[in-house]
Amino acid sequence: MNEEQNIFHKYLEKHDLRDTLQRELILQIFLRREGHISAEQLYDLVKKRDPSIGQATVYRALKLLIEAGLAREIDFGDGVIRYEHKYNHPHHDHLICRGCGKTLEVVDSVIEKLQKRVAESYGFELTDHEMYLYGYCENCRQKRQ
Amino acid sequence: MNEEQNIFHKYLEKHDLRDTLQRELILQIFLRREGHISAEQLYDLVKKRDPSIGQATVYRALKLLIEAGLAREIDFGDGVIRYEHKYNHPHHDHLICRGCGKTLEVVDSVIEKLQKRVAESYGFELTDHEMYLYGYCENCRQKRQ
DNA sequence: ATTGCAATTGATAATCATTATCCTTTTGCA
DNA sequence: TGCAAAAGGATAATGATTATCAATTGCAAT
Ligand SMILES: [Mn+2]
Ligand SMILES: [Mn+2]
Ligand SMILES: [Zn+2]
Ligand SMILES: [Zn+2]
Repeated sequence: MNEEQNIFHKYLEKHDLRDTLQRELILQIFLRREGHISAEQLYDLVKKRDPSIGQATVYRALKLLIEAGLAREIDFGDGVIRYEHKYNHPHHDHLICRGCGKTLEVVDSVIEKLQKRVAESYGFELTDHEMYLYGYCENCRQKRQ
Repeated sequence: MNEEQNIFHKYLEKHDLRDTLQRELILQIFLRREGHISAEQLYDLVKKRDPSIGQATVYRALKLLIEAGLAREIDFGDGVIRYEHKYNHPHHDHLICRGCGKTLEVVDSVIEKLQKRVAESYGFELTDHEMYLYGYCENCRQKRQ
C-alpha cells in the first residue's frame, strides 16, 4: 500500500467513513493519472473498469480526496473544474497557451514573496493565491506567422 | 456625452449595430456603478428604471461592452462572473478577504515584470494573466482572535 | 456466520448562471 | 412611409454540479 492510500484510509477511519470498492477504484485511477483531470474524464476512466459506478459517486469521491488532502481543484475559467494530485505535489501556478491549451506548472519564489508582501501592505494575512499566466507557446507562435 | 459613450457609439457604428434605448440605459447604469457587478445585479438596477427590459438583453449588452473595450470580466471562482470598468481602469489584480469577501485592487510592477520573465523562460509570449490573492483582512483577523 | 443500521450508492431530478431559440418589435435608411 | 435587418422579450435549453431517495452494503457487535 502506498502512502496516498494510507492517508486515504486514515482519513476514512478518522471520520467514520466506509472503505468501499468504488472509493478504492476511483482513488487508484486518480493516482495513476498525472496532470489535470476533470470529474467527467475521471468518470470515463472509472467506467471502463466498472461500468456500474455512477458519476455522482465520482464527484463524491473527489470531494473526499480533497478533504483528505490528496487532491486539489484547479479552475481554468472554462466552466469545468479540474483536479490534480496534492500529495508530494506542492503549490505551483499555471502557464497556459491560448492557442493549443497546453499548460505548464511554474513557480517563482520571488513572485511568491512579493505576493505576501503586497498582501501585508494592505493589512492582509495571505493564506493562498491563484495565478494564471496566459500566452502563446513557441509552437503556436511559429504556426501563426 | 462622455468619452465612454463616445467609444460605445463608435463601436456600434463600426459594426453596423443599432443604437437602442436598452443599450443606452444599460451602458449608463453600468458606468455609474463603480466596482465589480454581476449580470444579475446589473439587471436588477436596470429593471428599476425600465421593468420591461429582459435579462437576456443585459447579458447581450454586457458582451457588447466587453467587445467595445468598456468592460472586463472578473471570475472570483464562485460561479458568477462579475464585470468592471475597463476604460481608464488599467490592469490590476485582486486581493480578497476569505472572511468578509472584501476585495482590493492591487498592482505590483515587479511581479508584473517577473510574470513576463517566467513565461518567456518557457518560450511563451505572455498576453495576459490573472492573479487572485486570498487572505484575511485586518478586521476579520481581529474578530477571530 | 448473522444481524442491525447508518453510511453509501446509482439513478434521476433539481440548480443555477448563462445561451439559444423564436416570434414580435424597433431601428436605420432609402 | 416602407422595408429589411437587427434587436428585444419571453422562455426553453444547456451543462456542470448538487440534492434526493430508495435500494444496497460495510462493519461492529452479537
Ligand atoms: Mn498543476
Ligand atoms: Mn477590479
Ligand atoms: Zn500552444
Ligand atoms: Zn475581511
